[in-house]
Amino acid sequence: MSDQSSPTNFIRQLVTADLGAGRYPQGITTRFPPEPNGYLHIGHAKSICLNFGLAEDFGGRCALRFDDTNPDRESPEFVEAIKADVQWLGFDWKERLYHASDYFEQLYTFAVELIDSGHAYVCDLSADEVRGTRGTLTTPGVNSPFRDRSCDENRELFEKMRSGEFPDGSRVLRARINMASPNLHLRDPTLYRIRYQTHHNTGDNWCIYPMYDFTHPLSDAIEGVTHSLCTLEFEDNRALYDWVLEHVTTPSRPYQTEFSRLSLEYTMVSKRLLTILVEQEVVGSWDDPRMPTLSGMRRRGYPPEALVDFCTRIGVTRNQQNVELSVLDNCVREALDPGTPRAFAVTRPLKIVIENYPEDEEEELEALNHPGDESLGTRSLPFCRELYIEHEDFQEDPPKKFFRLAPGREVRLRYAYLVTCTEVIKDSSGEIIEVRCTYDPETRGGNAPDGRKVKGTIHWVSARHSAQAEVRLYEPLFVDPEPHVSSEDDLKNALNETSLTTLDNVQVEPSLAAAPPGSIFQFERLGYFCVDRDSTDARRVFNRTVALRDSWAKARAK
RNA sequence: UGGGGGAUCGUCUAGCGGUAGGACUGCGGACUCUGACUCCGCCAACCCAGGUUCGAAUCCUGGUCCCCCAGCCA
Repeated sequence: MSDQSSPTNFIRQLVTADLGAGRYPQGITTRFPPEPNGYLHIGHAKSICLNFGLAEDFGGRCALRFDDTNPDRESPEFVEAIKADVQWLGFDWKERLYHASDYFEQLYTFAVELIDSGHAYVCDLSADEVRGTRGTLTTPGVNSPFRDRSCDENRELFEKMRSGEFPDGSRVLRARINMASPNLHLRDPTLYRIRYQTHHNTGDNWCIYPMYDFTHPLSDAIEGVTHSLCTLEFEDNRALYDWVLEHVTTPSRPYQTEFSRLSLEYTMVSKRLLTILVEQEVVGSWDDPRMPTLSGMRRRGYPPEALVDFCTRIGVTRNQQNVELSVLDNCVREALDPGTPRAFAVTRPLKIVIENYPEDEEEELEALNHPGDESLGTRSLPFCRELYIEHEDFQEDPPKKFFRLAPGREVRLRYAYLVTCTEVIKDSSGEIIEVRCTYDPETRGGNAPDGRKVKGTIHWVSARHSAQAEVRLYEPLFVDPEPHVSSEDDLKNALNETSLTTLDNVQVEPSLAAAPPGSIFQFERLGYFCVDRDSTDARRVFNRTVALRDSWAKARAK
């Protein structure tokens, strides 16, 4: 019934119906309208995929528009980061790169139109007074004493607001709607405020700035947006969106449709909280691989296709959407598995010595870069008498169904030889520090000529040739699947103290020593790892993008 | 106790008066030189109560629970 390649949702159905009814002979237009006051996160990815995806699939257009009407918190740094993130996800706004601030002059004219038709007035009430007269959820507000100023007076006052004759915050332009409306957004909402603040795009040209509810519908109309998609918390704003468009002469008539915002288990995307994480140095930066930002995910090694796939899978509805982390993990693994080269890395090294392998001998063994895809070729792995294996792959007293190395057991060193454990060496405290083995020279490459089978295959590196590296393992930033953080005090309790684990004695195969930042590998039997920009020539740093599924770990936990 | 929304397997989602399907998770198995990948199987849902209808997740009525709104933020 549902076809994964062509997902449907209520917005696609709406667009299909609109197009079918011939409402948009020129095709549809959508837009992704971020405010450049922070970095994009996984929630934005959903909106980006929806808006750009719709335009792509229905032969329409999608713009990137910065909703930059609040100079207090916006900056060019964010503008650039947002552009980079959208491109990284794989979307192209072509020539449609817009700023709401480019419309300031036009918006001013629209405001004057509202004043002239008696639908807007200049109000001298202070912010506190406006709040005090707005009423409550259950009681109506009261009219401003300035509500009935003449059009001429309003017009003159508004011009003076613009020309800088009034101090910061002293007056606002308000829509004249209904102070008794049950919808709070319709109780004479503020349209313009006075703010002496340099704007990242318009500089000091303006000291009055339009509010979102005024700017957004008009920007949409100016750009010919047909479907203005936003999240559910703007549902009540729609009445105002429509009111503005109905009371101003606009070049087109867009319609707003809301969908639910994404909430992902163990993550939090509130800009305020993310900013605190960065400022208090809970994380290293906005692109810390633990951050739910697109830049964090990029640095972590998530391929953009995985995020697009994720957005497709979670769908678009008006339900409260609380998505499990496993869905994202699965998308990342699925995107990475087909083309990612394999390599060997030993994260917690245990030395093994092959007693019957000559001290001075070394050889090269051939390994597949991808067992499922010959086109990725092969590489050679140096082999000698001393190797490292994963500490976890040896147990002196193994439990049932442990297939790896143990005293007297034979296992396969992948792509190398079958080895049998002969002796365990411990230090004075009883810690296992070395394992002795013998190898079967007849099993070069990993197969026994006599056909005997071994149940376990483990990875390894040559102790003489391996390079030391650092590995960073990541877990969610929060302990609770639905983190509730309202104060900075909450934050301390909510944080997962083991969100970052650094392993600094990781031994990697030689081919990894010069891997460029950003490149990604599957460390066999461990997971996908991405070379971090913190790498130096002497030492690579690998971020664990996502672990492999581990059914042994699961079984063992029971 | 105003207004606006939403309730389908554990989670996400399909359904649009005619056998409740898919994905992720979980469980079991096959395969395996990655305990990976892949493949197969299993568990698992219509918020409640009435009503309309031959037939209701879908339509109607009444409840219940959850979310959003009182910025000169977006």
